[in-house]
Amino acid sequence: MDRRQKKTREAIFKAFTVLLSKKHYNQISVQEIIDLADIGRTTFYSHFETKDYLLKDLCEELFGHIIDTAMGLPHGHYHYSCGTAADSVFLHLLRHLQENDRNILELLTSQNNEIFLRYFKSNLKKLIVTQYADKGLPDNSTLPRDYLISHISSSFVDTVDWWLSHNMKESPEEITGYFLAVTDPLIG
Amino acid sequence: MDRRQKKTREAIFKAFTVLLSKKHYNQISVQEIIDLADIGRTTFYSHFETKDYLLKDLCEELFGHIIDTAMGLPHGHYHYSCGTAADSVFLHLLRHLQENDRNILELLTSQNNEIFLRYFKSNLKKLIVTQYADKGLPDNSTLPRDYLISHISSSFVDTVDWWLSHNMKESPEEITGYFLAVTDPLIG
DNA sequence: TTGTTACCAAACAATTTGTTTTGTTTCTGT
DNA sequence: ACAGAAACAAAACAAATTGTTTGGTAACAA
Repeated sequence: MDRRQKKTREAIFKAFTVLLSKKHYNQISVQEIIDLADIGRTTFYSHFETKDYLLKDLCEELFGHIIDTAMGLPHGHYHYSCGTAADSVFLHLLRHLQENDRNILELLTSQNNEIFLRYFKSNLKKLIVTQYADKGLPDNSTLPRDYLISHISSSFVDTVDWWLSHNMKESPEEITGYFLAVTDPLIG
Repeated sequence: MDRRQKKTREAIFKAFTVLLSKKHYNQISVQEIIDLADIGRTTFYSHFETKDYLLKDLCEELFGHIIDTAMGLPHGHYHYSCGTAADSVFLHLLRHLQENDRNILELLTSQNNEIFLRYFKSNLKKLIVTQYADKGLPDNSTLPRDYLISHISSSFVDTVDWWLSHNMKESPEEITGYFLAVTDPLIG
């Protein structure tokens, strides 16, 4: 990719991230992003059709990376019953979050956290589906498969949200323990 | 309250609801609401400071009522282990939703459902806290109390979301069964 | 009936949005 | 190094939105 394109794209993402950590998405105008990124008006619109698409692209960069690396992990070792929490993909995700790649923590704890947690959940579902794909589906005769997957995803995202709202006082291992405590009985 | 005030307030809520069922909140302008409600510009702003406050008031009307009636219910009978799902406050909430009071279903299934589910969850937390208050807190030595409450709330909201996304094919009783199946083991 | 309150229409300045136009700078391939 | 292509910028643009003000009308309540 052209060095210039990359530079402006990064400048826009950076400015947008700074603004998102300070005020609500709805209150951010394209003009502000342009001013903070210090680029021409025309340039912005040649990169992103609307503010919504900018958000979408940012989220894909943020979560795409996290989920992709987790996808590469060995599957089927995320049960208490299969050993310890140390094997969990979920533990891996929490550690990744803790590294604060691309200031993702500032976004997840801002007043815009709903937006990002939502994206997080939708990407997480795909990850969980592939994890289950190898292992076979969770054998719970009374509950629909997609209901279970949705439940596990939203439980994990809620766990992350709770953790962040407590300033990540606990270790990723502890949090993984909490999460498995509420979900493992279902799929063991 | 003045008959005129009530009328315009209702007209604004009605217009807003119609718009919310068709397009995204961010894409709705105050002007559109004014036009559809067929009121004067000044009138709108004398009722609601901003679009955000309008949303807030609408949500309070929608969920305040639902939660309040649930608050009045007898507590502590929502375990499988304490009997059947028939006693559950959660079953009551689902039945209430099914009645589609104030077209709440159209809002919960629109592209704005995140917004309303979020409000739903925050109100639900209060309800669950009071439910537990009588019964004593869920006795789970390893998990923090507020983590459990958050988990139960988000699980229920996620259950509702899943139900709605399946066009409410299942009965409220079945759905309550699903929900208790994933949460009851934790608090029994 | 009289005073108060809610409403409405019209106009307003300020801001935002997305596009166009006209150049300038930077990259790329030969 | 040179020429064409691509990215960028500055300025101007119409159109729409926002929130407020002004002046006047209709409905309510005592």
